[in-house]
Amino acid sequence: MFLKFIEDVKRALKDYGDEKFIKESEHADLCTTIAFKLAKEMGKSPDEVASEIAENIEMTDYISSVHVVNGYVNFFASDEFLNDTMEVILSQDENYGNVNLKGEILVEHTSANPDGPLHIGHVRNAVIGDTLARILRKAGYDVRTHYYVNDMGRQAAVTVLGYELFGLSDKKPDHAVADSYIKANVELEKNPELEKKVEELMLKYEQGDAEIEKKFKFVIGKGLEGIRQTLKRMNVEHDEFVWESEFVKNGYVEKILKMLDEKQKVEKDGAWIIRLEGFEKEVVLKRENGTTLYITRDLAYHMWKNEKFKSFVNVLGADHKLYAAQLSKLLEILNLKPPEVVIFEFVSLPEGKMSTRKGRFVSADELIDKVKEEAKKILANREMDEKKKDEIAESVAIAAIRFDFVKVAPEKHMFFDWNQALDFERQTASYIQYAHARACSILRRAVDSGMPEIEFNAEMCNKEERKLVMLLSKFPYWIYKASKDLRPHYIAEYLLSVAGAFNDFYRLHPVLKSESAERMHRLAIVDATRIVLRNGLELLGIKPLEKM
RNA sequence: GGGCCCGUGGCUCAGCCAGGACAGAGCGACGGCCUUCUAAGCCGUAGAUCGCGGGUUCAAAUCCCGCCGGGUCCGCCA
Repeated sequence: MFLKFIEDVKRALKDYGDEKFIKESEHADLCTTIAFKLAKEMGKSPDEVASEIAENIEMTDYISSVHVVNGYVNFFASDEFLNDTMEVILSQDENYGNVNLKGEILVEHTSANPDGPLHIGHVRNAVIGDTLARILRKAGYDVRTHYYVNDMGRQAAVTVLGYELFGLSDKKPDHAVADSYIKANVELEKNPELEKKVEELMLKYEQGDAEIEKKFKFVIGKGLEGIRQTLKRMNVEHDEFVWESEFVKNGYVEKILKMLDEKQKVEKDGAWIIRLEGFEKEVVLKRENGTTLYITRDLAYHMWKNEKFKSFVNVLGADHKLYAAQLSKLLEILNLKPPEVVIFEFVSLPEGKMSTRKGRFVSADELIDKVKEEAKKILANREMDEKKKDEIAESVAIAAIRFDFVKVAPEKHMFFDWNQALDFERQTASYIQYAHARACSILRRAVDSGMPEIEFNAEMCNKEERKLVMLLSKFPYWIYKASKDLRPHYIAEYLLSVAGAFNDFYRLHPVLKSESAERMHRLAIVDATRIVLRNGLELLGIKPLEKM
């Protein structure tokens, strides 16, 4: 709805309606700073210019008034806008937020090597990717999500070697795989002869040796099985798990090599090497022993993506930046569309960078379990059966973790700290969940008291109510922005502000105790807030609890 | 060494892309609020040379240049 208000303001400003200068403001519902820009060339003061612009404004239904202050032209939304906003929210209900963007998008995210459990760095990837997918879907896109399974290459071979040497314990499968993988790496350092064994595994797998293939599928499958359990627990959904070996089997890798060979100078003395303009580092497509590299298979995967999708997004860690640039460059050479890349910075531990290989990481499972335990402490003396408590604690824990990761801009480096992760005083997700539960509680009581009727009336709005409804009108606007910029943390910030505004309203204006018309009016606001918070939390993959 | 990212109260962050009205939150600190719709909440107080130095501009946390600090990449790894 807010997008419509922006349109109205643009129309009202006519020639001065340049979107670049129209901004949100604490002093008005919208303002334009265009007078500052024009003042100089017109040889007048910003205030004079702003006044002239204001005088020539063509009022529209959604604008109630226009004021000039210090060179700003301030716009205020009309009661009609508020009424329409509320009507849209209440009637669209679970669909509120859709901004009718069209098209198909593939989001590839997480894609962690199945050589061990997801650690908190992967969690950041999964949370950003999954939230992004949800936001894009909400915006109207037809979204598919992929997890690209690295079952080839050296890491995978070492994983299989670990299994051959040490077997798998009966731990959760991804943790069992990690144990053997870590041991195999230690073994490799001690005994470089084993390197030959790794190479042999890689070679045989790529050549399609049936016996070896069974082993790869089994071990990688085990790792993936554990990872999928964790993802499910975190509400992270993937439509497909695409195994990279598929692209060797279906001939796409062969095709990509041929195409590159035709388009580009490929050095083939031994390994296949391409030198790319603008890149210091060359790209190796094939090893001397004939096996392909990750980038070769990934190029094939992206050729496949090009065939199936109009646009695709990859969520990648910052360490993949150079890699992603080279991949895109190669795709461009082949006249294929490169992916849009969302880069997120590292999550590091006090003791440094995480490494599955070295066994230095905090696993997602451990994090969830510990946060859940903390949440249970808060619930300890509530009157509630144990099963319900467990359910709420699980949900609150997932919410806290997802929110903690999603609220930070992706380019920000994060330092993981147990004290912070377990401190519920600073868990802003539960703050939002709590506001939602409160709204639900009021509505529940309204129904119980036999007076559930709701009817919004903009004329009755006090300051806090008006502010809240204006904020609610911005939900689709933020979904639009987050979709365009591929920045999911906008939604986290937005929901925080809605919860805050709702708390202000809650404190000052009793709902159930007020008289008929006012009661119905406020109940409508509570219901609309509930809808926005619920839809918003679902975007973040957080379960909107009705009681907590 | 070169490329990219980050640097905002004691701590964690938003704001930076499209420069404008007093730099916003949360945690922590201090002082308050549960016979009133869920206190996982709310109110108040203290706390900021927006890393440093230049520049552009009527106006810079925001744009440009240089520097400093942190991270990361520069594998026939993924």
